Parts: sequence; C-alpha cells; structure tokens
Amino acid sequence: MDRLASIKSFVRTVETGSFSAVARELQTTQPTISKQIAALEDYLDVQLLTRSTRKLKLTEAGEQFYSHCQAILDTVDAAEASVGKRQQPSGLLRINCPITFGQRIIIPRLKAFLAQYPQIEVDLMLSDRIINLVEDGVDLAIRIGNNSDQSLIAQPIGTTRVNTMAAASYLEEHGEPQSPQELADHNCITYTQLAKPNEWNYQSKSNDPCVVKVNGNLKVDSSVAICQAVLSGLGIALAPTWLCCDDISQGDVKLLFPDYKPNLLPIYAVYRRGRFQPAKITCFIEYLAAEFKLDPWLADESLLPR
Amino acid sequence: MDRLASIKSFVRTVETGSFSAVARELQTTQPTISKQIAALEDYLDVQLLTRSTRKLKLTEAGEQFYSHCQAILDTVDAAEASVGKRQQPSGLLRINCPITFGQRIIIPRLKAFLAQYPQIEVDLMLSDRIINLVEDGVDLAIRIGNNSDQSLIAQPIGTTRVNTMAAASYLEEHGEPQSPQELADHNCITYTQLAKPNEWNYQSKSNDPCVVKVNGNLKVDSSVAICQAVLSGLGIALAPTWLCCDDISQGDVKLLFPDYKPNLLPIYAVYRRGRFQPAKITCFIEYLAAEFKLDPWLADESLLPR
DNA sequence: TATAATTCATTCCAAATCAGAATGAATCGG
DNA sequence: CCGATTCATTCTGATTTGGAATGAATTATA
Repeated sequence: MDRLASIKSFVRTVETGSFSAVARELQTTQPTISKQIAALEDYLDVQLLTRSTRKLKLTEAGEQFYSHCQAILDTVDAAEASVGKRQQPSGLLRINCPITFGQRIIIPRLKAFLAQYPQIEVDLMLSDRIINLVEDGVDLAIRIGNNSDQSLIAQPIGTTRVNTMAAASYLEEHGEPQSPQELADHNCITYTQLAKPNEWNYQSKSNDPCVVKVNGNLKVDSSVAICQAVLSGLGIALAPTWLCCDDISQGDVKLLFPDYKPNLLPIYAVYRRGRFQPAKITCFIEYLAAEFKLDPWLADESLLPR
Repeated sequence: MDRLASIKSFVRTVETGSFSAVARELQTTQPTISKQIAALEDYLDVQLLTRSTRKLKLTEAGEQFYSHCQAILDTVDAAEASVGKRQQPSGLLRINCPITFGQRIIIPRLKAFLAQYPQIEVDLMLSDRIINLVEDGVDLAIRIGNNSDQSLIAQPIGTTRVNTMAAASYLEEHGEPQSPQELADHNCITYTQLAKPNEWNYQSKSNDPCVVKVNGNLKVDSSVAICQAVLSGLGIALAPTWLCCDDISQGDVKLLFPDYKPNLLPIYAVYRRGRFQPAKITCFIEYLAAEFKLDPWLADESLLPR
C-alpha cells in the first residue's frame, strides 16, 4: 500500500465527503479510493470513516488522524518542491472564476501562460456561484469584490471599473443622458444578482455621492446577458468595463458620465490559507497580476493615466 | 512506488552510508533498497546520491531533500501514533547496552517487559564500544557514566555503585585489607579500559578523598573477565556492585571498606533528540526506571537505606 | 601482489498487488 | 415508486514488486 496516496485520498474524502467525488478528482475510479482507505484503516488498525451506502462520517480516530494529514502532505510537498525539476512549476492547476470573467479575461491569456509553463495543465472551472475551494479541490479562484472567508487568502491583482454604458446605436436612437439623474427617462438593464438592482450609485469628481433609481424592461441574472443586451442596443447598463472593452475601444459601446468616478471593485486571487503553496499557483497569480497591470481595463486605478 | 517507504530507505541510507546496511536493517535485500531509491530519484527527477561501486555520497539535491525527510517521517509517525491500536506500544525496539550490563541486568528483565507489551519485539545489541545511534539504527542505548554527545538525550534511570570487592575464598587465603592503603599488599585486578587502571580513588565517609596505587598479576579489558576473576578468587577488584550482586548476596563475594563511600556512576537511557518519540521507546525507559528503583543495586543513592 | 570479501547495478522470474469493469445493495429525491 | 447516485465486493488482467543470481568494482587481508 502506498500510504501517501492513501492519505491524500483520505484527506480529499474528508473534504468532499464522497469517495466518488475524490475518484473523479484524482482521475481514477471509486473502488480504488474505497480500497485505498480500507487499506489505510487496516494498516492503522482503526476505523477512520463510518460508511452508510450514501453518506460518510468521520470517526473520532478519523478526526484525530485527519488533523495531522494536512501537515504530512505539506511537509512532503515542501520536500519535493525543494529539489530538482519540481522547482519548475508543474502539475494540474484547478482554477475557478466567474463565467464571463473567465471567458473574456482568463481564457485569452491562458495560451501564453501555458506556453510559458509547459509542465502545467489547467482545469478551468467557470461558475458565478461562490464555490468552496476545499470541497471542490480548487487551487485558485479569481473573485471580484470583497471576500469574506477568513480561511482563504485574497491577494489583489487588479481592479474592475464599473461604469454606465450603452451601445452607440441605442444612444443615437434615444439620445445620450448627460447626468445620472436623466437615467430615469431611459431603459436601464438591471442585474438581479445585486442586493438593490434598481439603485445605482454615483460619485461625481467633486465628491458628491448620489443614488439614482432606475427602471427598464430587462432584468437579467448573468453578466453574459448584460453584455449581449447592451450590444444589441436594448438599453443602458451599469457593468464592469472589461465586459465590453473591445466594443468600447471600437466605439460600438460608449461610457457615459465621464465626470463621474467609476465604481471600483478589487479583483482578487483567492487561495487556501496555511497550506504549502505549490509553485504552479504562485506563478499563475504572478502572471495574471503582471498581465492586469498592463491592461488599462484592469490595472489599478492609481496606475492609470488620469 | 511507495514514496514513504522510499523516503525511509533514503534516510537510513544517508545515515548508514550503505544500501546493504539498510537492507539488513529493514529485513530486505540490497537490490530492493537500490531500486527504491532509484525510483525515488526517478520520481523527483533528480539525483540524490552519487554511487561508486563502494561508496555513496549525497548530491546537493539529496542534501536538500534529506533535510526535509526527518520532518516527514516524524509527522507521519505522530499521525499514526495518534490513532487506534498504535497508541499501544508496538514494533521493533532496537536496544544497545554494555555487554555485561545487558547479560546481568537487561536480559533477566526482558521477559516480563515483553509479556507486558506483547506487540513489541526487542533487538538487543550488546557492545562495550560506544556506538552511533543514528548510524546503527538503534532506538535506545543504556550507558553508564556521563554522555558527551549533545545530539542525544540522556535520561538518568539508575545508579551504579562501584565498590572494592573480593571473593570470600581470596580473603580467607590472603586476609582482608582494612583500608585502601593496605591494597598495596594485595593482588588487584585492573581494568585496562580506564584512563588510569592502577589508580583507585577513595573517599571516606568523613570526606577525605585519596588515591591508591594498586598492582596485580591480572589486567583485563572486559567486565565479564573481572567478574570471573573475582569469583575465581584471583584477586581484589574495583567494579560495579551489580556485576556480582548475586554472589555478594550469597556471601561468596565480599565488599570491602564499608566506611568508604562507593563511587557512583549514573545509568542513562540515551535516545535521539528532536525526533518523534515512539511509545515503544518511552515505555521501555519507564519500565527500566521503575525496575531499577526497586533494585537496591541500581536504585538512586538517595533512595537507599543508609 | 594475489585473494577474499564486500559493495552496488542489473537482469530475470515468480508472486503479490493494484486498477478498473461489473454487479449489487442501500439510500435519496422527486 | 422509480431513477439516480452512492459505496462495497468480486473478478480479472496488467503492472509492480521483491528476491535470487550474476557481474563489475573496490577495499581489506594475507
């Protein structure tokens, strides 16, 4: 029996609560995991998990053992990373990020990254739902806006600017509002995921915050849809500039209210705390941070030309 | 490949400097160790050892890796010890101690110990030479007198009393000296392992230290021989009382100079520092310490009836 | 200097192990 | 009550493993 492999399987089993899930994650089959853990129990001469046909539960001994396991895997990782070829980042890198951000920002940058680090493989998991890094076995998540989970480290790597925007075609047809207050006379596309989708906040460059109530005939719950809707000229939206950055550059979409500050949201690279940091993770974060610094749509505000 | 097994083999290889030695220690064959380490190198993609047909040498990477390995094994040991049946002491316990001490003191006590801990196996290695615990893969050594190696922990578990003694038959034939000074007229058996075999130190109960020069027609380099020589009535010897304790009790051997304090030497249990302490080691030390406390020949001076 | 002994690498073979497919039983959700 | 999912078990084929044998190199010994 390979105790290390068993321990790894055990750890992931505890974290996912399922042999099958671990099997999928480790690219093997459920009987393999089942037998590995049985062998580990046999070796330790103690039961680690109580199994019902559908649920797993840690025994007291299992809890005891689990509390040591992360340390074992970390120590081994550190030892292996300290020598040879493994100093070169390698392995499978599981990334999670919001769907549209992945499509627009991450995927176009993956090719160069993978070319730079030929020994890394990426498994990109797109979801707008906030996932649990531990349960889903994700190495790294990209999150926009503040993060609450204290068991995670959130490293800022860029800034999202949220602006009011509309298609040039829409503005031609309906006229361009000159101040947020005029939005009341326009069709505004609202994002139902927000706490108050119909209240848009503004702050003029002279520092007067104000809230504007908006309305419109289109509410959506995905940023993909916002983008599509704006492009189709369906109305005015408040959205991250990177969502339509190409169209803005080409003049198809126009940013409104240049005299108002954009809302700024930090972009974070989020990863597990207290864990040995594989090189594959840190080098991807560094790559992204460098990329974002060069991209005027994502760079930190302070670095932008005024 | 079982990485943990390979790491263990690697660690022992570094410490012994030989595949064959490790193979003997781990009860396997040399090709097995050779292949394990080759597999580990293959896995890490780096050479750990440079091999000539007869010598092994750590590479830089090997040194790097080795510096992490003890931590790995310790973490794993701690994890395994924290659960289940393994809390009960078990496994192979390698003990080293001086030859006569082993024969007279340790072996007679092993039976009860092994009966108390049926899952422990003992490998007792007797040698008067001071061995290297690490190199020889010894868990625990019993040493008499002070220990110098700072990488080892020496825990006092008893006291050796060194007394002047002779067989009753010898005393009948040659008369019994009444003070150390009279030893000049007797045949004294000297122990050549000491720095000054012919100088015996005495301290009367009124605290006057003195040195006596002795001579005789028998010099020996082993404590077994001293014991035999005394019993055969060959002469007077300065020796640990436990060496002939049965004969002393039976009156065949007599302790001289009751008005002088015996020289006291501490008996230490010596084990490796900074390492996770397997239960098998600590329980043997505790067992011995308890046994010695009950044995008037070995108990600590302060506990003895005056 | 020659011989014996020890060391490590390699090869080969038998035995053990392991991974995966198939199957079955239990449970959960609808 | 049915379909889907979960875990355990069994079986089989493939892989891996461990040990004996061998050979080359080196050291110790005579």
